[in-house]
Amino acid sequence: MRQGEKSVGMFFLTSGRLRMQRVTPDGGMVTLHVVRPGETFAEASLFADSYQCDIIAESDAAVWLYPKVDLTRRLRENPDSLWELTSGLARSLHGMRLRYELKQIRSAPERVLQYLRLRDDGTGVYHASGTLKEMATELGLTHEALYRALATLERQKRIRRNGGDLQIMSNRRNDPFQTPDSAD
Amino acid sequence: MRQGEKSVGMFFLTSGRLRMQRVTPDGGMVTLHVVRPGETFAEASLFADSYQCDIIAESDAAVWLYPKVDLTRRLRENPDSLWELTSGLARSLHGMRLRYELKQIRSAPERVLQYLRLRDDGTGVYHASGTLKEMATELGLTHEALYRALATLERQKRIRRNGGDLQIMSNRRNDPFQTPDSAD
DNA sequence: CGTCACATTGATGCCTCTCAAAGCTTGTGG
DNA sequence: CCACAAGCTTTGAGAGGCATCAATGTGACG
Repeated sequence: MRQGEKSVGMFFLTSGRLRMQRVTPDGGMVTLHVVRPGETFAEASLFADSYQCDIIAESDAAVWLYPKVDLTRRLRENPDSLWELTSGLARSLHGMRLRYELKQIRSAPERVLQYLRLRDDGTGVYHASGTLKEMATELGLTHEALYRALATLERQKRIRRNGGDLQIMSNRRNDPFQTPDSAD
Repeated sequence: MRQGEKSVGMFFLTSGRLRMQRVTPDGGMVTLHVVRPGETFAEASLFADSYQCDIIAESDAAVWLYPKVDLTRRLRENPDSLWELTSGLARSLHGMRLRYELKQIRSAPERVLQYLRLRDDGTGVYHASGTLKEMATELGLTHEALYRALATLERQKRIRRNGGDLQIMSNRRNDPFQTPDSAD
């Protein structure tokens, strides 16, 4: 899909990887977003007439297309479906903010720990879905850095490892009544 | 606002800075998002009954509140307003993705250059709104790093500086004339 | 049993952060 | 108009940490 083309609709990526990029006025190339499986993209095409970026498949990829006219009509006619789209966007936005904030953390061990905390469902155990290498790219680290970070955290007894499972060691002292404090 | 409280609605920050954070099951603290002026936040409150995070004001701050019940009713009754909300979310999501991708760039000079390219309206000139220090925080760099990056880029003749203005030097082949509108 | 991908650890270098100091700009008050 | 203060800008020196390159270990699968 090319910059300036008429927008045909919204997409959902089922497999592969896409790169959304833009050619800037000075001739440079800017990557706007890397799409990963399970993501919808080009939502803005519903509100604009043309795409403002190129989309390149970095590997064989499969997508669902929601044709603009159909989707628009459906959304207009059926408020519930629009409500659902909105809720999905809000969720995506929230997820994006989480990832952004995670990336603000420079220290690899800290970043990994926060990542695990975000996924903590209360059990404190995180079963790595997929390989650690994938987790590394998700975290924006090289796999070596991730391995070292995990080793460091384990050495500091802040996590425990068991095969593919990662368990956060509670840093809550024996006082179950802990007041969150704001100071920074 | 505290974790688990009943959600009262969506907000818009007019001034100040807020930090959204969550206490994780193990007692740790995770920053989910830092809200800056001009941003809406807690959009998810429209779809959930309670907040899943604390919101702390890091300075005196002023917000608009869109009460949940009012807003929900209005959105239900008036599809156009819902459509507008949706479009705003899509825009926010896009902006977030841009910032995320920018942060993927480790090299300070490269990141600065991409930042300028993103704001290039065709003229190639970017007038720094506010101070360079602000631009630095927006870029996720220390101000020293930004100054050095700018100096480096200027030394490499990739940008030109003129007071508060920054101009991207075209990296298209040797155009003696800078044609803002270059067609290939 | 060989191959391939993941996992792990070591050594090195570069780059950004940090701390520090000096120049520069702006506004305020005497 | 000048003096002073406060904040932005710029450059320097040093340190720490992640990326990179490299080598070895480990597990799955044919």
